[in-house]
Amino acid sequence: MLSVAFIRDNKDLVLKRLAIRNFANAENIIDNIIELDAKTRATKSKLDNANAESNKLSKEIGLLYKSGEVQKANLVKEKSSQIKDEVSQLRSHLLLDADQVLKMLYEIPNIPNELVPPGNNEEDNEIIFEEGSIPKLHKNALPHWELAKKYDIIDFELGTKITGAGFPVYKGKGAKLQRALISYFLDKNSDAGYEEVQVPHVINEASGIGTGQLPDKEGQMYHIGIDNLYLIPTAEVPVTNLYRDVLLKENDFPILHTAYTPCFRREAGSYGAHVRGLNRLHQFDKVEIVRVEHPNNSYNSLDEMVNHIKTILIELGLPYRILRLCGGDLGFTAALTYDFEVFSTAQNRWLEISSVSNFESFQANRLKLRFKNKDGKSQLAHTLNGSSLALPRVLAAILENFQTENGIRIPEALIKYTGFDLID
RNA sequence: GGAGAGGUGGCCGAGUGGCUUAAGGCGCACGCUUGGAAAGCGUGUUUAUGAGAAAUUGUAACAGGGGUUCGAAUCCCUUUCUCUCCGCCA
Repeated sequence: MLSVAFIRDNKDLVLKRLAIRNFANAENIIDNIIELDAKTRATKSKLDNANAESNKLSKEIGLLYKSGEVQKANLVKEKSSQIKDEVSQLRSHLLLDADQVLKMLYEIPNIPNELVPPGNNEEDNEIIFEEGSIPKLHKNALPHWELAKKYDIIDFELGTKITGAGFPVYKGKGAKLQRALISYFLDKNSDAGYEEVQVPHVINEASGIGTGQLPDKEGQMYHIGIDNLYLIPTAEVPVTNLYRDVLLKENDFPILHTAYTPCFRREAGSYGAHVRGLNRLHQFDKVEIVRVEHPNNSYNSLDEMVNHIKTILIELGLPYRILRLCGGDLGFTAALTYDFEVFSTAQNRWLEISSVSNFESFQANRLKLRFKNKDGKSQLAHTLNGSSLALPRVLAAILENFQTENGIRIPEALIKYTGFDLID
């Protein structure tokens, strides 16, 4: 979330940038926040004074008792009781108002970076880069859900029996290819300096709030009611939350992590060809990269992450393009996001396989993730993350783009991980 | 799941109602000392937030939340985590 002090000092900028997101009602909420915050601080000041007075009297009472002046002590006690009423009243007002401010802050999305183009939806995203050649397929080429059936490597119906739609079962070479991709991605990320971590796949409420999934967006996560825990929608949540309530030193930067986890998303809604097969699932695998950075370096890091993902896609031989998300398509917590899409030849469409974002201090503010700067003051760090990469659509693209009449070839870079070079 | 014991600063650890934001030690930083280092000595060493140009200073925080009291690290309730024993178990 944005900090109140920032909103207070940069109101015009905040409004201008939020307009790029088409964020409705911004001015109203911002004004309310500023007003209520001023009130809150005035109350706090009164409360502080009352507490100071009460502390003083309490000390007096202690001394009076010690010197045996009980009657005098009782007089002071009465006075102190009155202040106590005032304190408890001020306190409850303060808590109520502060809570209200926080609630309003939760409603405000991150302000977009100045590179973010205006726009309403995905059609307004800017294509900024494109690379790789689109293969010519034989005339009996199939979409991946047909290929999955033909070679018996992914069983969607079986998953439906076990759990429900959107929970596929990978079989044989399909399962091995998944495992190979996970290892391959993790190795590439490690080689680039990202430290591998294994994290819980279930998170508590505080973690969900830290990275912005909670409050308000709980409907997108699976909730384990009996323990009040959530299945992770992405490794971003547990990995970034490793740094919740942490005060770093400047020389701790940069912090780079990579993690493989399954991801669980309820994603209720859409049906049809666009969500067929592997295109949209309730459970899928993903290897994530996460960085915690000094604010001066975070955009540099974002570029590094983008370049890193490029090298993976080139090595896999998948044609891809990079989009800069427009204001209307930008996620709630992000300041700038680049999406990677690979071209699925058999479906004749682009599939999103990675999303790389700088959150600036938006998550850090919720996480209380700070560092001591050169002046010895604590300052919010910047967080970033990206998929490197999401498996199902990479798998779909490989199946579709590498199909031949004799079977599906395995990209060169993966063969040492799969142990086979053809699915037939 | 059952029974018991616990959670104090970067770390160890004292503290069972008032001069305790917290003894003592370790660690760390700076200074003195030294040819240099160690030891020794001295000074300093939490965070958040308000006021102030600053020195400084008010308030809050002893796992989290609530309560008793003029006053809580200390007493009560509750949540949570850790440890020990028992049970179950890959």
